[in-house]
Amino acid sequence: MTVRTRFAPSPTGFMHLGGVRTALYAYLFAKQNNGKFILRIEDTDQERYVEGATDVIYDTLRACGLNWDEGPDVGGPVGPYVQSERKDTYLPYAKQLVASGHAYYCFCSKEEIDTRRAAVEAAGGTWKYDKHCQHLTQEEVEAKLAAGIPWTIRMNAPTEGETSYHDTVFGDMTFQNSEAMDDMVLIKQDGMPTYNFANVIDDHLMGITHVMRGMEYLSSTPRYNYLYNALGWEIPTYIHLPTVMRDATHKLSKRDGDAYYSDYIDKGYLTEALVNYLALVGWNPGDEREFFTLPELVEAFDVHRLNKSPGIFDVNKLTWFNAEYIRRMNPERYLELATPWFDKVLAGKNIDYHRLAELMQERTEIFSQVPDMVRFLGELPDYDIELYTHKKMKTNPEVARTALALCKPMLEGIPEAEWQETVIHDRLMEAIAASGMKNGAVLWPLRIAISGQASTPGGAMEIAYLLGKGETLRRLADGESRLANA
RNA sequence: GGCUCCGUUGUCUAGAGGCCUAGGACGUCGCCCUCUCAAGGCGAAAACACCGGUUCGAAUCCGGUCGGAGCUGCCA
Repeated sequence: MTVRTRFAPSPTGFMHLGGVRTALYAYLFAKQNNGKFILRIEDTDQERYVEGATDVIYDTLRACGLNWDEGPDVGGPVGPYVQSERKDTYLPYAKQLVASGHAYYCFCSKEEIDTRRAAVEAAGGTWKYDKHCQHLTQEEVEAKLAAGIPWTIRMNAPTEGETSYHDTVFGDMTFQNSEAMDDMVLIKQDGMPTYNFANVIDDHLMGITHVMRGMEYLSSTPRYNYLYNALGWEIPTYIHLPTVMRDATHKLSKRDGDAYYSDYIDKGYLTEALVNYLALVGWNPGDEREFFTLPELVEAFDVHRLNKSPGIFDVNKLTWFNAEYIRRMNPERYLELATPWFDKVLAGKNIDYHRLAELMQERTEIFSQVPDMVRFLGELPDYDIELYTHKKMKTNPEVARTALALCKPMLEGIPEAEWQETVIHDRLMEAIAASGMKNGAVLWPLRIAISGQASTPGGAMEIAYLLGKGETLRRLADGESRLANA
C-alpha cells in the first residue's frame, strides 16, 4: 500500500505555524515511505473566503520545500483538489446516508435551533441537536423539499454504545457515543458540505492512508469513524499532533503577531531555521542532533517519537537556530541577504558592504536587527561624553583627549589611497606603542568618537576603514570639540 | 458543566522499574579571551505538579487531587 498523506488547510490568507508544522510532518512521513504528499484546499466556508489566500499557502509550502505531489495547481488523478470545485461530489454520499438511515434531512432554521438551545442551556443542560427532524416521514420530507424550505442534512448519530479507535500518538481512545456523537450537519443550507463531512469523503476518495492533523480533532474522530463505517469505507490511520502554543495557556495567535509564517519571515528569520526549529517542537530524533536539512528530516523523522504534550513555541530557541544558520551560511549569501537591510540606513553612503557583511555575519541573529546595528555608519549619533569613561579600559574624557590627539595626526598622515585596515592597524599600534599608553585607553576613545556608541560590530580600526578617511577625521574632530566643551 | 487529552529545570526535550548523585539544547548567571559588542572556551544555578499505593527498589506502574489545554458551531 502506498502511503498517501495530505495537508488540507483552509485559505484564510495566512499560514499558521502550527499548520506549517503539520504540513511538514505529513510531508516527512509520506516521503520517508516513498509515498505521496497531497495538498487539498478546504474552502467550504464561503463566508471566510479570502482573495489570494491559496497563493499564500502555495508560496509558504514551496518556500519550506514541502512540494506536493498532487494538488490544485499540479493536478493529479483524484482531483479537483479544491473542495469548492468538488461541491457536487458530496451530496450523493449524503443522500446515500439518508437512504441507509445514517442521516436525515433537517428543516430547522438557525433561529429555531438557537431558541431551543437557549432554553436547554438556561435550564442548565448541555445542548445537542434534538433530532427534531429525524422523525419526519418521507412524505413530510418530500413536501417540505417541494415547498422549497431550506434544508440541511444531518448525521443520525447513535445515542448508545461506544466507539474506540487507535491513534498513533495518543494510543487507544474510547468514547461513549452518547457523549461524543451528535447529529452534526453534513450538508449546509448553501449546499456546501461541512468540514466534518467533506474531510471524510475527500480523504477516502483521495486514498489518504494516514491522517495527520491537530489533536483538537481527537474527540470528533468517533463521528468521522461512524461516517466511514456507514459508507463501508476503511478507516485511515490517525496521527494526531499536539498543539503548538505561545505559552502554557494560549495558542499562537494572530493578535500577538506571532502566529504566522510571514510574521517571522518579515522579521528576517530564515525559512530553513524556522522549519528546522518547528520540526523539533513535538518531536525529537532520539539522539542529540539538532540541525537538520529537509532531506535529513525525511530520514530521521519517526511518528513514534512524536510527543503528546503541547509544545510552547520558544522564539529564543528559534532565534538561536536562526543565528546559527546565518553563521554557517557562506559569506556571499549573507551579503546578498543583508544588503537590503544595509540599504535601509546606508543607501548612498559608499560603505564597503563586503567588509561590513564579514563583520556582521556572526553578529546577526535575525536580519531585522541589522539596520539598528549599522545605522551609526551612515550618521554619527548624538552621544554623551560619558561614553568616553570606561573603567576597565582606563579611560575618561581626560584620557580621551590625549588619545584622540594621538590618533588624529597619525590618521591624517595615511594617504587616501592607502586607507586600508592593515595600514590603519599597523600605524595605530605603532603610535600607541610609542606613546606608552594602553591599547584600550586609545582605541576605546577612538571608537567612541567615530561611532558614537558603546558597542559596535567591529573595533575602531574596522570602523575607521568602513567610514573612510574623510568621515573618520570629521568624526574625530567632532569628538574633540565635544570633549573640549565639556 | 460534560467528555477527551496533557503534566521532567523559565522553554524544547532524553528517560519505557534499578544504568538517574535525572542527560542534552536554548535562555540566564559567572570567569577567560578581547579596543566595545558578538563569536569562541570554561564553569554554575535550574526540573520529575501533589498525595497515596504496588515493589526489595518508581520520574517510569496504579488510584486520587490539583493545574493546563481541546471539543461541546450550518468554523476548520
